[in-house]
Amino acid sequence: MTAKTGKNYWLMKSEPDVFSIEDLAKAPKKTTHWDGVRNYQARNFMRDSMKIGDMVFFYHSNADPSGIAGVAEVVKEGYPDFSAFDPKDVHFDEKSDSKNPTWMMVDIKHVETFKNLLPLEELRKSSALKDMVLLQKGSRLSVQPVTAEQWQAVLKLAKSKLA
DNA sequence: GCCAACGTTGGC
DNA sequence: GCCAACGTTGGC
Repeated sequence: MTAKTGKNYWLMKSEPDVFSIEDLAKAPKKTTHWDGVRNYQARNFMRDSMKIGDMVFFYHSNADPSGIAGVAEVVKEGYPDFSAFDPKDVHFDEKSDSKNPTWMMVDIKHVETFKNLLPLEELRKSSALKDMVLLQKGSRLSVQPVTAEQWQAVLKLAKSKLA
């Protein structure tokens, strides 16, 4: 899906009750490792396609309201998700072998928090965004690609809300 | 809290 | 390899 040169764009979901964009902004070096993803498609994106410098929309799911909260960037490429090896971790996976890890993650760094969160409802109104993976019926992929056109359209929407 | 849609598991 | 049962996601 992303076998081209240049920057790629992504969207990553997090429940703000668990980890919000404010948490990311306050984290040491404004950076966190994106652990806990236990879905193969999302894993593949992090393992194979996300590159340093790629840009990420930080999406708040299960929130009031849900929507895009801001922007982050990839600062470390795919490496083993060590939370899978820790029996005390909620994301522990007994089937993941540390010598041949099943689950991978990346590190992302805070870039910007939108002044106003861009709610899902607004995104749905935009014809430029109708093909976004996020907006497809039944879509629940937690790490997903965003096209350059969609990226620009979202930024434009975010800016228009500043007034 | 409800529930539709999805991904995974496991019996056969 | 099918598919029912189950667990999870995530909007509302």
